[in-house]
Amino acid sequence: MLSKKIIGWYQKNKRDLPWRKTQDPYKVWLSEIILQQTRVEQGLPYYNEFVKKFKTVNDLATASEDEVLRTWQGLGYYSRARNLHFTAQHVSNNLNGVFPSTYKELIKLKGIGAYTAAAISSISFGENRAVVDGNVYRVLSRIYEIDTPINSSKGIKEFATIAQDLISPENPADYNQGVMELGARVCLPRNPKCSICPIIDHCGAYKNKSHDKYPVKLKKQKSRNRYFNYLVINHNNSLYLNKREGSDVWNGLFEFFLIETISATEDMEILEENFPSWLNDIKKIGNPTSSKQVLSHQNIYAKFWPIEINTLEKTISESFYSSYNIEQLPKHRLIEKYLLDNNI
DNA sequence: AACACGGGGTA
DNA sequence: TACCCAGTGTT
Repeated sequence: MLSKKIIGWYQKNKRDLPWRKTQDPYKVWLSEIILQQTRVEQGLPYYNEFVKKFKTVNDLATASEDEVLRTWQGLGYYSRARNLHFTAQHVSNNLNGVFPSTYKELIKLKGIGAYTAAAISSISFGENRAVVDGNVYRVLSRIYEIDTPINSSKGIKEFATIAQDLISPENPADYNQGVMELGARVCLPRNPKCSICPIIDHCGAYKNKSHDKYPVKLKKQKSRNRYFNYLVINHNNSLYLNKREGSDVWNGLFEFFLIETISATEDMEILEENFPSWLNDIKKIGNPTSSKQVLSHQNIYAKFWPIEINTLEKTISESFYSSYNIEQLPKHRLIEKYLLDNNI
């Protein structure tokens, strides 16, 4: 029995991770959101920080969005943090602080999709729902040598069916975590450790030495380039910061005054045309520094222009922050790195 | 169905 | 470089 072997292997070889010591749906939920598209090693310190700072779903619900984003800072995919906060408020205010206990109810919550609903319902409530994540795609595609692209709608359905057929109703929690653990530590994307694999006898890819062919994935489009010119506007050791809004990257995070151009430029005239109207009493403009940030679909080429001003209009003074206050605000990596490099 | 959404690790 | 990571929401 394939599932029994996976469960047995998992119980003997599982890593000692904090979210594996509890079935509390709040903590399981936190761990699952944090680990979406994120390695265990990268997510672990964030998980510890979240459970320490927000001990219950009500604590998370009553925190400000800025504080939640600040705690999330550096993890990426910030909509996860905004949805986390939204769902905490929903559970706290409308569900009496009690998490739903079924897949069908869980998947209705913002930020919880098929994977996370299956994970929480199986781990916290023992529901017989198979998870399908990147690890599962890899393990299953190799065992059965399936070449349907995992990111096609046909593939998504096909793998979901196979996974659900394979799960052991006697221990869905350990089976689910077992396949993922196997994918993460044995059935690696490159150079899989077949010699220590507990289900080597079931694996078509091992038999045919075809593991490099699986899983099959449709190629994504290549990234576009963007050119961000940041004005680092300084008045009495306070800096102008602005919260990003809208559907672009880094929604909800703070940054300096941004002028986006269609290409890299050091032409001050082009930038001056786009200065805000309140930026009218400039003392000095320093030399720019450059940096680059690679995102999943964009390469951001950034230039930072330090600008000192003499006087500040009252209407805009609330957007200037001292070094201490900047520390409390959620910022993306580009800004965080600039502040770090300049000892701010 | 295709695309956007971060940041870091690995070979 | 290219690919991957305990995926989800929007268009």
